[in-house]
Amino acid sequence: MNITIRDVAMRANVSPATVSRVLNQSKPVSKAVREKVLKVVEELNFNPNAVARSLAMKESKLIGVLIPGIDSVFLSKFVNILEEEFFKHNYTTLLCNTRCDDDIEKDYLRLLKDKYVDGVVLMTSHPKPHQIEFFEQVDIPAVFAGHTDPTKQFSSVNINNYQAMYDAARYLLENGHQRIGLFGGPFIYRQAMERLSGYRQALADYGIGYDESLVFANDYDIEHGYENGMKLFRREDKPTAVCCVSDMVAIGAIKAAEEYGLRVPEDISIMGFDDIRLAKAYRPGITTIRQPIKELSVQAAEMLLQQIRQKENYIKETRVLAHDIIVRGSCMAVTG
Amino acid sequence: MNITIRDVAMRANVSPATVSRVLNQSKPVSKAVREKVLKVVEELNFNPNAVARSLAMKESKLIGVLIPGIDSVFLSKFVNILEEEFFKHNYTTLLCNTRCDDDIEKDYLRLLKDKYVDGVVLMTSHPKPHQIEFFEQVDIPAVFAGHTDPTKQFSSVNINNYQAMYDAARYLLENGHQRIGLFGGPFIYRQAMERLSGYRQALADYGIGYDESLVFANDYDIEHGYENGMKLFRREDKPTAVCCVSDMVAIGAIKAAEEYGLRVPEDISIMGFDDIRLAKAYRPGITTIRQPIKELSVQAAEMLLQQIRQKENYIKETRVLAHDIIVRGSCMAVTG
DNA sequence: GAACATTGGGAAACCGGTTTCCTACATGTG
DNA sequence: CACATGTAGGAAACCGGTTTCCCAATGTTC
Repeated sequence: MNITIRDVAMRANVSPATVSRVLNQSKPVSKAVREKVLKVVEELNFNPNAVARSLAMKESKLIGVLIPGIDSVFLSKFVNILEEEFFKHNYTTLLCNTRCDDDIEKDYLRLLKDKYVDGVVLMTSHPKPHQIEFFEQVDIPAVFAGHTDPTKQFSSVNINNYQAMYDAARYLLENGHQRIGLFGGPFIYRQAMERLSGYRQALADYGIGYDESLVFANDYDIEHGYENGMKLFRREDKPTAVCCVSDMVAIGAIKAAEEYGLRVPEDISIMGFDDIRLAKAYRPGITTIRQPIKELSVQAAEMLLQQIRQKENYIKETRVLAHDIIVRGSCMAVTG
Repeated sequence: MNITIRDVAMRANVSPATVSRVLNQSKPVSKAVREKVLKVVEELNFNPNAVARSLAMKESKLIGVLIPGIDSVFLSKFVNILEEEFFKHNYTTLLCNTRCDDDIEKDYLRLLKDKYVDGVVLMTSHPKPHQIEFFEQVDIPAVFAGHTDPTKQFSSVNINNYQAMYDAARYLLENGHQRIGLFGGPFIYRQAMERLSGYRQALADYGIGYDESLVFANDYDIEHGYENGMKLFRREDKPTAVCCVSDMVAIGAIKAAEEYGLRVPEDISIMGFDDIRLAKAYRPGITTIRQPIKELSVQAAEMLLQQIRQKENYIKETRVLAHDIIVRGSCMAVTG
């Protein structure tokens, strides 16, 4: 039914081995034979079966991307670029949403191994025991993106989350804010934890005590920003500013503030994180910490591809890219 | 290096065939033997090699998802749910961003075939010649989502785009608007074309002539909404309302309106499409046409899985789901 | 107790590529 | 001219599963 390499070989009066060698240039073949083979390949419109090839070569041209969920403005943008980079190099992207569930993540890792994936990009928190164990025994190239591995067992690209949130808080402090909340991510994520540390250190450096009641830890989406805001902004002792773990959280928080009749930024300053496209379009524009998202994903792809090519000769790297503070309209100095 | 079915067979003193039969329950095996095999499988932590299995069975447990790009709030949500449904049924999702490029799409289709994917979900416009040709010769289950196939050669799930945009326009007309713009999608998409028709028909039904200068055709993202708005809203003869092809376009349009000092909805009504989460959180809340996104994706997955199970016995279906109009604050009646 | 059906399980072929190993021939060298 | 060296290309093994085909052992029926 389907055309195989043997069909081509037969028709060209050569052996399958020769056809394979012509197509992969894995061994020199005389010009005459090569041309004959290529002609037949053309005539029959032969495409080698990728599965058979995978089996023989123990590689699949498949790359697994593990993320909590593609349903996030930041991550979908990230994966979009990853996919493009991989496609350019003839790799196809397997989308693996872990839903922050370690069991699903384990299932996916095993499955990826069984499918001979050539590499994995992980955006699912920091190296966890099961990840380390897995990669110890299977030797599949892996890169962490958006999460730094302090043990240096894995390559990673990331910004300095500690410093980034430190800078966010400092910006507010320098603008006279004394009471600053944090709508952080779940602290089981190292990333969220690092940002929390940055926030705390900034407060400490400006001589302000840490008030746990101003700190929330939950998901990076708009709903949680809203919920947190609804809880915090009705309080008497509400802060004059809030650092958010994502722009979407910031937007949710703004929405909540407005429901209580608070004006942003006059009555409360709201700071975002990521600098998604919407941060610019929103009113007020969201003052935010920009992550170099395109750079992050391009470099993650590049590191992984290099690791695939070089295998055991590859030297693991930890890359840290620069973040920026983008000043827009959602924050202002405390007056009076 | 890796454990194979032959290792298991050896250790359990049976043939590989028996191990296969135990694991797949493809033929009865005595209780004693089965238990022995399972014990060894357990001991050696044996996982059958998915690639070898694919080769033998001509199936891969892989499903290709073709979309213009994952970098869209609507599509990423859609794919998120798809992936979840497929994962539940042991299928893994291959992400194929076509970037609206037919050549990339063709490449991906060929690649999917070579990888023995078990099915394909297409969100890339209506059946095009190359798609029809492809599926005629390869016989891979396929479902179109968000795009209806009028030729009925493919299964599809969709809303009635014509009616949806008709309803959007009618809502504005009933609220007294006489001059209504359209920020539509590229009309090479059947979907965008259908929406344009609905818009035109509504105008016609209310006795209003079609003014091409009020109609824009470009991408579904925030930037294009903004650009269109910047062009249109500075004109003397600007409309009192605009129908947008997505909520993001609406948000971009609102931004543009505000830059010209126009208040939404007092000076101009802006209508969205999709009802993404942000539509609710935005201020003003976006009045929009809700697509039942979860239903769409769940049903797309369901139809595809059924088609995979039933193969030639499967009867193609065209499902049309209901849309809704969600009234929020971005539109109001014309006064005076 | 003979004839037959049923069932468990092994050997080997198969899926469709790649690669090793080997042979036959052409070329270079003393 | 004899011999070493290099090279093109074929046969067959291999990747790791599944499945067909077959045989032996057991159960059933008259």
